[in-house]
Amino acid sequence: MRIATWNVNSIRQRLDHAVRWLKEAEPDVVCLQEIKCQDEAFPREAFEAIGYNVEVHGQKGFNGVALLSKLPLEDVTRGLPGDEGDVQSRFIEAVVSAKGMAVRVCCLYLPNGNPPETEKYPYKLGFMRRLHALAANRLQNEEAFILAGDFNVIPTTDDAADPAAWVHDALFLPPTRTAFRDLIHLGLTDAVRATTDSAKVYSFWDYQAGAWQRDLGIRIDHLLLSPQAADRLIAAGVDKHVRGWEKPSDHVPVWVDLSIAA
DNA sequence: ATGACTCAGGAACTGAGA
Repeated sequence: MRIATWNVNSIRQRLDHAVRWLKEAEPDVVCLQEIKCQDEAFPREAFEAIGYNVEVHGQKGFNGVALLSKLPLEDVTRGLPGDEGDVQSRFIEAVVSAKGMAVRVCCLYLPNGNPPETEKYPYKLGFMRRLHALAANRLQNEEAFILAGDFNVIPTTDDAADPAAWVHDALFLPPTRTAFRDLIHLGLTDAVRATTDSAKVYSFWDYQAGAWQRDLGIRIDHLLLSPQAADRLIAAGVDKHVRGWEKPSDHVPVWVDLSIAA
């Protein structure tokens, strides 16, 4: 079973890319972020036409997440628990099952947090605390689950081409990285890092200043596996070439293959 | 040295992104 995450930076602007990539990569489950539309504006028919079930948690103009799956999406919930006042659409999860093996797939779009001196940064750290609580709770069930999405976290200096450029940025500030480490230390596996020691594995390149052409990327899109999912990890990767397509998203798809018959 | 680009909303620009 292949499970992927991709921040598409507007699903309506990226529909052709999304369909092209789905046909090429053939993922079973896809977590989308920054769809930037309300539920009724999501182009669900285009995905249903190529065999995907669709669940959307949209928002006007900004944010928004969605799940695509060749398998039925069961037990769907929207919104990250822990803050009734959070109106931003940044979390959707569902369970997919294959041959008796169930995997809960949690699709998240973690807040950017910049500028750090504003209320945006505490909101980011609060979101990370809520995610930590969710993961700790889920781990007690000893079931396969995966946290997949745009975390807006550069975990280590190895995950940025130019780490010095990010030292004052909400994606790389010590409290951000500490919160990410605390999440990992619950017992989750960063799938890409578990399968490669290579430097220069990035998932985002800024549109500005020729960042793509100069390979000035950062790795901020992650797939974190529970122990029961990590036991089934076969491979993980980044579909970097998609960044070279015409009018691309600034993020590329990241995926894992788990040894679960789909 | 600085800015660099792309999106939504809504009709010229601003805010947001990272």
